Amino acid sequence: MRFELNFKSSKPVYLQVVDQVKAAVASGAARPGDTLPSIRPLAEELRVNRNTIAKAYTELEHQCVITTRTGRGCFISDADSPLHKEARLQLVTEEMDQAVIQAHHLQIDRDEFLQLALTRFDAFAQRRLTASDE
Amino acid sequence: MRFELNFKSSKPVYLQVVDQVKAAVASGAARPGDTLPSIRPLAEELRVNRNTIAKAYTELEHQCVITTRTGRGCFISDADSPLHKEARLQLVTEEMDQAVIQAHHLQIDRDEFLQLALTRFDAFAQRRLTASDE
Amino acid sequence: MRFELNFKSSKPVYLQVVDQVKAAVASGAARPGDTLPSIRPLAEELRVNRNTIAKAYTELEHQCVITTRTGRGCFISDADSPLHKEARLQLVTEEMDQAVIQAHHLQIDRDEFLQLALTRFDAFAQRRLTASDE
Amino acid sequence: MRFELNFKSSKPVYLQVVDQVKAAVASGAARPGDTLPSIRPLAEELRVNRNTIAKAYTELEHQCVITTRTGRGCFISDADSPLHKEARLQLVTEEMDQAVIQAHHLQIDRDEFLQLALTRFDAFAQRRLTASDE
DNA sequence: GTGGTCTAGACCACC
DNA sequence: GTGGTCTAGACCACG
Repeated sequence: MRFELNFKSSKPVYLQVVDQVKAAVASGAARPGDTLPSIRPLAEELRVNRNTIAKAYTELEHQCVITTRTGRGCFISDADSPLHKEARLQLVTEEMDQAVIQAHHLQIDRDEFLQLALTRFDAFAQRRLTASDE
Repeated sequence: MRFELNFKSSKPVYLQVVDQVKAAVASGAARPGDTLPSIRPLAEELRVNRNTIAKAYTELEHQCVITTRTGRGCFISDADSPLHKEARLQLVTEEMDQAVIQAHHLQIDRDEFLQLALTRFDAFAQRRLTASDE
Repeated sequence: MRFELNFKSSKPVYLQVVDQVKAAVASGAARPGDTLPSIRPLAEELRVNRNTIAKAYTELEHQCVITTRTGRGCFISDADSPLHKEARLQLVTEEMDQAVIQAHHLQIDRDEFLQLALTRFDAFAQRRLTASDE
Repeated sequence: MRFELNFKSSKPVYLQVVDQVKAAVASGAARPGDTLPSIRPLAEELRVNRNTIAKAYTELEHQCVITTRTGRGCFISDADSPLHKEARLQLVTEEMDQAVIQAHHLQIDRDEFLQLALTRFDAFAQRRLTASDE
């Protein structure tokens, strides 16, 4: 699993790690049961402090993306997201609203926006399919 | 000009303001010479501290997006030219991809996702319409 | 709000703080909208590091017990627990099972156990009522 | 003797074992001279590392609850006498209060709580029965 | 070896 | 003033 950090971003490093793990899971690149890199080596590789990675992993556990077993390591959770549909839709809605705001400010019209939603969704699904063929 | 703030985002409020002004300029929705809302009323409307808006405007001036003339107000600079449609789409695409990742991670299917794109876009358009009637 | 820490307990200090805030909310001693002690003074008062309190507050926010607004402070959430009933019952079940295990090992029989559940629940409700009369 | 472990508790696994043995002794369910399960099979049954069980037994020996005779096994010491009923109820009450706090915090009402106490108690009794049939 | 907790102290962003 | 992030390094518990 490869991580790319941008230390100049306003997004905290630990959240960048969180998002990249979630993206890996979402895309199928990381599968349930897979072990994540252990904290210390990963911290060294990314040139950040151990606590920063630990914080990212804690956050991921809160979000039920991974499970950690002390002394054993951290693993991708196998359970489907335990959140109810309503709660899950709420989370996606928050992201979607960011895109909507951006679209309106940039004068992207309704048709273009829907077209974009469609193509990006499918492009991602395609990448996911490819990953699972490996 | 309408602003949409998300207080729980990791992106600081003042940067959300900066980005939304820049997006308006990039799209041509805000034109050189247009005046921005003055600090105090805007801060009140958005329920944030005046310093937060002041900081956003300072940042925008540093980036040469606006010019402030003390005692007169803040204006869009002449320098910038609206981005081509392609460049604007690229910016929205980045936001859309975040929503796509979230959707896949939360097992939202294609139809639900497109439905969401549609409803949130229209909901926002509706809110703008209502606001402009006031 | 008073905190009592036991540094010899195997329960981490930050979790003791979490539990005591939750108990205060549950009992009605802390009400929605109330502000929690700020991190630095509380850390000083309890003779622990600022990070320890910060960790406790982060955990409480994850559990939707409090909301924190950077630069303003931490507040008891006003929303009802957003968890669905099923999820909430699950959490109580985990605690109940601890009591059940203890009861079986200690040879407490069914009637005694149910009697205990009843009296402790009512005793707590009573304390809560008293608190809200203040 | 049956053990019930909760891997997500903040209480370490080895202490859960310690407490459950002590509870059995306190109630008289385990009597002086009784042999405890040997380490390897128990570790296997509970899916934990042998060291974890060994640590629990070491701790129990330090507390003079058991005596280990190398090559023969571990036995309940003669020293302890079962606690009076009142003392045992006190121990269960502590656990019950945790469940009560959780229930109030999660807005579980009186009837639901008592129902839960009943079903979990019986579910546990049932599991014990089934296990002893094996 | 693994992850978890805690400290001490720095710097930043927001109000 | 507030909370948020990050570092450096300590000690513990678990496997």
